Amino acid sequence: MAHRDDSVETIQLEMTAFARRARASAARMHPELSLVSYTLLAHLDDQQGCRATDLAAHYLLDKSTVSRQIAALENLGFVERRIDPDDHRVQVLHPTDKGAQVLANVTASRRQAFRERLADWNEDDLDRFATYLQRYNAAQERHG
Amino acid sequence: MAHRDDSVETIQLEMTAFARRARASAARMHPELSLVSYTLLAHLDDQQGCRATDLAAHYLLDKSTVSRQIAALENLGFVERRIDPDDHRVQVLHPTDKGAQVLANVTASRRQAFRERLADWNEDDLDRFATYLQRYNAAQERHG
DNA sequence: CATCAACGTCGCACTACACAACTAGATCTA
DNA sequence: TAGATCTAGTTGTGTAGTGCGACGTTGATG
Repeated sequence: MAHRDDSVETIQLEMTAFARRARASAARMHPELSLVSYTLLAHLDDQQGCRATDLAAHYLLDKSTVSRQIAALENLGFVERRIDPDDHRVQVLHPTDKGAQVLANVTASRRQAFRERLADWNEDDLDRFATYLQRYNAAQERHG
Repeated sequence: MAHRDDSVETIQLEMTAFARRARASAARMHPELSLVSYTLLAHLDDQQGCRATDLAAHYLLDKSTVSRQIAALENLGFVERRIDPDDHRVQVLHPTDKGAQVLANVTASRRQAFRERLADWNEDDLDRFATYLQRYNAAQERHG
């Protein structure tokens, strides 16, 4: 069991080390779109629009937090709200053309940075690493 | 190249997904010791004491941030400062017995949560995952 | 119709963080 | 050795992200 615990310990430490830096790094790379904003905007783009409540549920954020993030994105002209005709309480959120454009730029430059960071990894290792991360995060969603 | 880019994309998304949740999760699990405090205290424990400047350099934090975190840990009685007799500017930071005790508790419960999350992983996968994370974070440190 | 639930916003408080100005101690140089 | 310079750490200030609770609006249910 000793070895297993060592691995678990390392994963814990390295994941938290990553977490500590990700936000700062994202902010440095893209002052115009924070990590959270980027993630929410990407989700809207991916889902072809969704509700604030859905975003909150998906990312385990308080609805007030999402509300403010969306308000900021709207002020920047990156997101637009469309009142749902069937339920006037809900707003369906969509990226604007401008928002989609900025998102594409940020995504490209993020991907480039990651590509450089992972340049000396071979295909198989990359693939396995990606799979492990997905598996890990799926487990986290299940266990909280 | 398509497959390689897919993996890179997945790693990017999953790592940021993790980053988004880690802090909140840590705060929920251990109100008495934030993710940052925990990390700094763990480092002190691991290193048998070190300077604030070392912590800042190691974790890419501003010295003011570390200064305040350490001040908070000292207020809680988890850390003590020992003026370096050779250089009166520097304070060597050490966990107190109480701090070491709390750290041990938090570490144990964090490890337990991780262990549950990773319960259905076999030894080899755990080991490889841990290695990938270390390699990835080392690369991040080099490339910013 | 009355009540309850859901959606979103706002006020408030708190934490984490960076930058810059500052104090105090150490080191280098002329 | 006096003054400039460098280093360690603190403090003031400002910003961003977040949760909680209260609220107004709207839909659903008895």
